[in-house]
Amino acid sequence: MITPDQYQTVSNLLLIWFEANKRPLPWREHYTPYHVWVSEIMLQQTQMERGVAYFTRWMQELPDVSSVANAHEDFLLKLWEGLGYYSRVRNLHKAAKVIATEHGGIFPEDYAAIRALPGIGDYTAGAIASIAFNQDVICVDANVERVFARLFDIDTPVKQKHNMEFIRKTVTAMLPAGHAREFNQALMEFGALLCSKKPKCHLCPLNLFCEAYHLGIPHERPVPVAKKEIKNITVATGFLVHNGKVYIQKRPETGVWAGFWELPGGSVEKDETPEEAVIREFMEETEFPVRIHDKITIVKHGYTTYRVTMHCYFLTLAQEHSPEPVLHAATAYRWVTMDELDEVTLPAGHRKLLDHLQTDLRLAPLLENS
DNA sequence: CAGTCGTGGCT
DNA sequence: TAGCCAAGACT
Repeated sequence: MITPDQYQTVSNLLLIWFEANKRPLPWREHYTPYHVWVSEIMLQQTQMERGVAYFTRWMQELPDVSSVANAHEDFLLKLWEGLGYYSRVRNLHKAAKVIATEHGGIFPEDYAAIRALPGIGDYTAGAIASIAFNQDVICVDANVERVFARLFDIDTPVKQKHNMEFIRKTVTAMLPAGHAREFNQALMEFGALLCSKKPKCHLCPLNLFCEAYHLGIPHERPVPVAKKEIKNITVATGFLVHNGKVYIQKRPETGVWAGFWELPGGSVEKDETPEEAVIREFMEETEFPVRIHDKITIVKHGYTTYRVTMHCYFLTLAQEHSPEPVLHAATAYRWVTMDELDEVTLPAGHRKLLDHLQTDLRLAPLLENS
């Protein structure tokens, strides 16, 4: 068990380890507040490698806060496409506008002002204040929680209130004044690289201080919480082609994939075939009478707590029918060319279908007559 | 405060 | 294959 008189030793070991082992990351070059902010938002619930790829592309298009504030949301969404949790990018946009209008375009340095920005909670506010501005504040993420669950052998779920209070209190006591930038990153990087899901205790500079290591149960910490049930669902969607163009519609501004363009479709109900479902869904959502021209493929993908099997069809209008839909599940619609389809933002499952279609030779004849 | 909000990779 | 993530915020 680490005692308060050992805190300084432990934090020194962490700082030394970090200096020798930190990964070279784009936002670690200059610690520009804007870079730190975008990186922290992108890395929420996201793996490092993907985050870096999106970060690099983002910065090529949007080099500073004002370019974000002035950008159209559709453009930001397109840069975020495939990364998930899209409220993050909407909040990034809102926050950039707040910085432009209320902070003169300069990223605020005051903790309360940072914390007040849309999309920034306790963790991210602490991360920006410490990493960008080197202020003596803590930031506790899942990595830090895991490290402390092991160091102090916390035998109840770490998220419990008393555990979080203990961790925050202890991190605060360990934080070496004037070195929060390095210390907070050291703690998180240590959790990510060494004290990871499968801990590398034989390489760990803190193993002699670690209660779970002494007990031989580091892999049993943190105590797992009950996981949400993953539901398998079957859906059907269709690629409705008319006069060489494809029908898409815009999702509502709330809920999953808010404001995204998509192909109509929905769940395959009990006692219903996917073919029946796609026809029914088009009728319910657009009042288009469609007929199935051909089956394209089956796409498997997942989101939040669902595993989706998506049956995909080529569709045409069932009879001579106006290409004007009656919208029941969308806020707008478009008939687009394949090139235009590449430019709109689609949910990853539909994007997967589009990628499949690029190689589908049956597509060309359908798109010819216009 | 428990539910919602994505995704591709890893084992 | 199917589960399980990976630097949370918001309601």
